[in-house]
Amino acid sequence: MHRTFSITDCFERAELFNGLAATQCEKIIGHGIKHQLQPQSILFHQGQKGTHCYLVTHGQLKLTKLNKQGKEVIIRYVGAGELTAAAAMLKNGLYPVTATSIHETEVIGWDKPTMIALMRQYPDIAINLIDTVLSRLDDIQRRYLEVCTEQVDQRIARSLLRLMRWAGSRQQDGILIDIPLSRQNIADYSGTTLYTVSRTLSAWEKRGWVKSGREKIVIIDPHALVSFAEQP
Amino acid sequence: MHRTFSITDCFERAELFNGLAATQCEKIIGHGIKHQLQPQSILFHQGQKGTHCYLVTHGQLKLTKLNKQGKEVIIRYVGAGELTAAAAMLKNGLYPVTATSIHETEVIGWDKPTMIALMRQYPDIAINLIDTVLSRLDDIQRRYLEVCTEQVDQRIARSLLRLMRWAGSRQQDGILIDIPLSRQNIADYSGTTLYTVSRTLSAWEKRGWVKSGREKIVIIDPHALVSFAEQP
DNA sequence: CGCTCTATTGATAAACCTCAAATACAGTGG
DNA sequence: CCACTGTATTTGAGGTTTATCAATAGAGCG
Repeated sequence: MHRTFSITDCFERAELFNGLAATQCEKIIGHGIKHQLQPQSILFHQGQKGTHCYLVTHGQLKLTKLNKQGKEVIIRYVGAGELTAAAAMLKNGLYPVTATSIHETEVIGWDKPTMIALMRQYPDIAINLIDTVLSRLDDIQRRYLEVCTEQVDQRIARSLLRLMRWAGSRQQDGILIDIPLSRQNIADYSGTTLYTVSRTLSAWEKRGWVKSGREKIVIIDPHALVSFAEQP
Repeated sequence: MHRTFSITDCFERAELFNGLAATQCEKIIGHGIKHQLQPQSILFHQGQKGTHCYLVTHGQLKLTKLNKQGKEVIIRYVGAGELTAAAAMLKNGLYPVTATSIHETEVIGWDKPTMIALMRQYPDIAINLIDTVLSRLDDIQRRYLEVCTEQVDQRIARSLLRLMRWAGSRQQDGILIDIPLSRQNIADYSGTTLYTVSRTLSAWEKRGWVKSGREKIVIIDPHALVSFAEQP
């Protein structure tokens, strides 16, 4: 049921390893440090010194950002094969977000000196790293546009579609978003409140677009959501 | 009155040239192509193939992003010494934004092959480029948090403070934001409407925090704006 | 079965947008 | 210098969206 990610998958699919051979990946992994995280534990905190970057090998992380008043948004979810904290590590700065594991999660961490040495030895790593950061930039710019210009229900639709593409798993009745996802989570990811999410999902359930339970969403009619998100 | 930026300033202040000697900068500039832009002209369009990156040497650019319904946000302003479109160029993708000049503006453009060759010759360029992209990511993530969690007037305060830090020029009566800046611009930069901006500025003017005219803002009490932006 | 956490729903209020109309301003040409 | 024109801005009224609060229902777990 949980999405896992074997080491051999890693070689094939991890964004950090594009263009590298399996033996090279093994060596690179050998220079990192494995961490096992219990569900709901924190890998790093917003504001801490960002010395490491991490590759998720099993499970998922949730990246959240808090403002001074204590309100939270979800910047991104990070799944197996994806890298996080590359920016903070490269910049020698503070982590701009907090990373929390959703279920049991395994990550490999490298500190900056190690990463720099690896980049010298395997220049593809540097390229992949830049590529990763650029994708993050593109994603958040799109979402910035959305949150500035679109209504709440359209943003919720987009959030669900994004999460579906990222963690969707085919079921007999539709596509399950295969992580525990509360109304509050969806709200934090869409820039709204859990009440509005709840009302919106109820309405969509009546129309047969989604089916939802406790921390669980199944998307029945993705096409309807797409055209709803893009309506004028 | 207009902020200009001589070639020698370039060597000292441009983010692309950190760590490089003046002679090296000259050579690098020699490999680029100068463009002169009339006010309000477009350097590149959202959706075009992103083959070049640009360093602004005089004037300013406004980067805007449009959604399918035609609503616009301002992603960023780019001033003399700053680089833009690095991400699109590196990624071989499409420009995610449109760049429009505010006044007469001069930029130097490099295409990807040239930039790659320069990075090989001067690795500092690669480092500076990454640094630039990371700064953009950090900035937009902060603003994403703000637009999700804060009220309109707080966001307007933050926008003005950001623009003040970026283009502020000391005057006898306060700090002028030294670009033509309409209520609509502020709205597009804050994720609201020109009407709300107008009302908010009127209120602040009564309190003596700002003084505003046609496309012109002078910030009289920055401290008041800061504490207003950060109130709970 | 009781406890806790999540979700639903209604009522209400606040924030903000939209539309319309009036006013102010800068530049232009007489 | 002044009238004219095209924007930019202001302001009011009204409406919509969305947040907030409160109370209830449901799900999972020991």
